[in-house]
Amino acid sequence: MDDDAEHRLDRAFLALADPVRRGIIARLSRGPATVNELAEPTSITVQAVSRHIKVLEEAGLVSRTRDAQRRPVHLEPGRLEELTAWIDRFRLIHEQRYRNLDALLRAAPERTPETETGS
Amino acid sequence: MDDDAEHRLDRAFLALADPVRRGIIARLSRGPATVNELAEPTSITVQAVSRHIKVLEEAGLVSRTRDAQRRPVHLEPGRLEELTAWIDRFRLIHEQRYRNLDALLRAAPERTPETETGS
DNA sequence: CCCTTATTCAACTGATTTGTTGAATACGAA
DNA sequence: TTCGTATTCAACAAATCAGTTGAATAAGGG
Repeated sequence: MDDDAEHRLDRAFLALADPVRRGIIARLSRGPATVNELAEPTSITVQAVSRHIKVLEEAGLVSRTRDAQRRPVHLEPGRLEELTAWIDRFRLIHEQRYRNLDALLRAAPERTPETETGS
Repeated sequence: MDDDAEHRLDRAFLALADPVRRGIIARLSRGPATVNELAEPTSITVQAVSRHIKVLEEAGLVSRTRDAQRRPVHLEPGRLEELTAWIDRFRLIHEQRYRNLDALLRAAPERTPETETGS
């Protein structure tokens, strides 16, 4: 994995490490919304929400279009998919390792401490 | 989702937002390792790695056991699974929404601007 | 007990983050 | 143009983070 991909993961995971930004992602999964619409249900200012959106945008998790003076924000599901791919890769390696270990113990149990005490 | 669950997601996503910590997760997917083993291939001090492990532990992504004076670190796949569950939930809501929208456009295309210019 | 190894804690620094307020910019309506 | 709405930029303060070095703790081996 090159530095660019690493940096992209940095920004994407960091972007999700905030409840306000995860709330924005959750809202956008139901469809596009403007900055003001996203700020309305929260207790923070519109400016703060605008900066949260900037973080999400630089992480590649959302994009913005232009509609008169509004800038609707859209979810970009591709980046979310990259994150689950990263996580699942190592989750499955780990799972496979334990499956192999389990099979090994099952096939030749006579030398393992666990089976000695268990007999 | 309660505050505890939110805070847990905060810490877990933040823990993954660092290339050193992701490297540790990748290494641990192949099996447990000690702090020194984890620090050896990196260019940072053992103390810094120890603190990274603490972050991962507080995020619930790894756990530590005791083996004489060593403290082997183990991957905890359950928390990784929670993260993919969170991401996939909204990724699939979004995907479903676009499937529905697409079906709607296909069923009644006569009033939509796109199909008017497209004909 | 003394020595070595493994690990963690404490204090400090520089960089980054998150929120605020106030000012600036972009666009459309009247 | 003038006004109003939507959004962003700039500057600031408080908090957090990631690294360092140096000291402390824990556990075995001689």
